[in-house]
Amino acid sequence: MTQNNIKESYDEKFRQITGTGKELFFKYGIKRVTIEEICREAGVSKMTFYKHFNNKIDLVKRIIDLLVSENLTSYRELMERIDITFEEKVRLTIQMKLEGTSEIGDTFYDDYLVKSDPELASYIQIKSGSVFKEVLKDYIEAQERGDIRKDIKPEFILFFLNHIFELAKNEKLLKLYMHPWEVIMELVNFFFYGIMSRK
Amino acid sequence: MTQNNIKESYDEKFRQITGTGKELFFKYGIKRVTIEEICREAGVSKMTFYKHFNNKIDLVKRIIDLLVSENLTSYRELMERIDITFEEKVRLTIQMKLEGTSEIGDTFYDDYLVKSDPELASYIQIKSGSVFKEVLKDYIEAQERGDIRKDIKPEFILFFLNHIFELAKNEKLLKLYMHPWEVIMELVNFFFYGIMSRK
DNA sequence: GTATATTTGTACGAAAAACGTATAATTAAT
DNA sequence: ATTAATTATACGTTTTTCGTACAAATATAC
Repeated sequence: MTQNNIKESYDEKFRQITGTGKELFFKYGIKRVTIEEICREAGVSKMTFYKHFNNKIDLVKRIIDLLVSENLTSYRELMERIDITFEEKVRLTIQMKLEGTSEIGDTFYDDYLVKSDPELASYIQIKSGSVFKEVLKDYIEAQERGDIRKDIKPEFILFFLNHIFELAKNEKLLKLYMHPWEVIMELVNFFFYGIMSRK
Repeated sequence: MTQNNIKESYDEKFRQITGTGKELFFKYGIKRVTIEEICREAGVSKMTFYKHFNNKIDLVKRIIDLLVSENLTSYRELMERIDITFEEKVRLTIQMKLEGTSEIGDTFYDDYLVKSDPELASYIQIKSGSVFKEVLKDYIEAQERGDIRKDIKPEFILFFLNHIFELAKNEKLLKLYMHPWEVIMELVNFFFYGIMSRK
C-alpha cells in the first residue's frame, strides 16, 4: 500500500495529457498542435510532459497504443457474445466504427505529419496490422463455420470493410440519397447480400 | 477593352487566395494557418500574395469585407421581397444564418488571434455594427407598421436573434430534444410568440 | 518532524518555422 | 517589342517552438 497515491497522481497526469492531446489532434491535426498548447489545456507543466514523453511523436504513439487496445477490447467483447449471430456482430463492428471508437486510421493516417514521418507511419502500419490479423482470424473461422460463403478471400472482406466509410463520402453517391447514413446502410447491405434479392 | 484579361487574371488570383484562406481559417482558425500554406493550397506564389495583401491580418479583413457584403446583399434581397410576410422574412433570415452564410461572428470573433489583436477585434466590431444598424432600421420600421408589438426594444430583438445559436448549443437544452434542429425550432417559435398559445 | 517523489514556474539557448523582401526568369496579352 | 503579372529561388529577420536546467512548492510516506 506504500506510495499508492503518488502513483495515482502520476498516472492521472498521464491520462490528462493523452486525453487533451487526443482531443486537440483530432480537432486540428498533429502538426498544428504544440506541446505547450497541450500542457496549457491539460493544466500540466511542460516539465511534467517531458517526464512522461520524449516528444510529440512519442505522445502520438502512446495515444495510438491506447486507442488500439481500447478498440481491441471492445471488439473482443463483441465477438465473444453468444446471444447474436455472426452477421449481427459484423453489423455492430461497423456501427462501432461509425460512432467513432476506432478513429485511428481516419485521423492519424491521413495526417500530414504522419505521412512525412516514415517511422511514425510504419508504427501505425504495424499496430494496424496486429488488429488486422486478429480480425482476419475471426473471419477465416467464420468462413470455416459457413457464416461466410467459401469462394471469397477473407482479406477482400476486410479491405472492403475498411473502405466503406471512404466510399460513403463519395459525393456522387451522397447525392443519390437523402441522408449520409442511408449511404452507409446501402453499402452495408450490399456488403452482406450483394445485389441479389434475398430468398 | 485594353488590359482586360490581365485584370481578370489579377482578380482571379485575389479570389483564389481569399477563397482558400476562408476555407482554411474556418477549418483550423486563423492562428494555425500560415501564409505559405494558403499560397500552396491556392496554387499561388508567395510574391503574388504580397502583391495583394500586406499580411495575414490584412487578408482576414478582406475576407470579412467579402462576407459582410455577401451577407448584406442576400439580406437586402430577402427584405425587398413582397411575396412574403415580415415574419417569414425573419424566419428566412434565421435559416440563412443556419445554413452558414453568415459565419462572420461565429468563426472570426471567437478566434484566439482575433481576441489578442485589438485592432482586428475593433475592425470586426465596426463591420458588424454597420450590419446591425441596417437590420435595426428594418425592425424599427416593422414595429411602426405594426408587425412587431410596440412595447419591446428593437435592440433586444436583435440581441436575442444573435444569441439563438449559442443558446441552441446549450447542453442542458439539447438533452430535452431528439435533434439539435428541434431546439432551434423551439427557440424560433418562442422568439415569435413567447409562451402564449396562439389565438 | 524528516525524507521522498512529483509537480510547478521561470528562464534560457538552440532549432525550426514563418515572415517579408529582393532579384531574375517566365508567361501571356497588347 | 512592350507591358503587366506571376513564378521560383534565395536570403536575412523575426517569431515560435523545442527541450533542458534549476530552484521552489506541494503532497505523501515514515
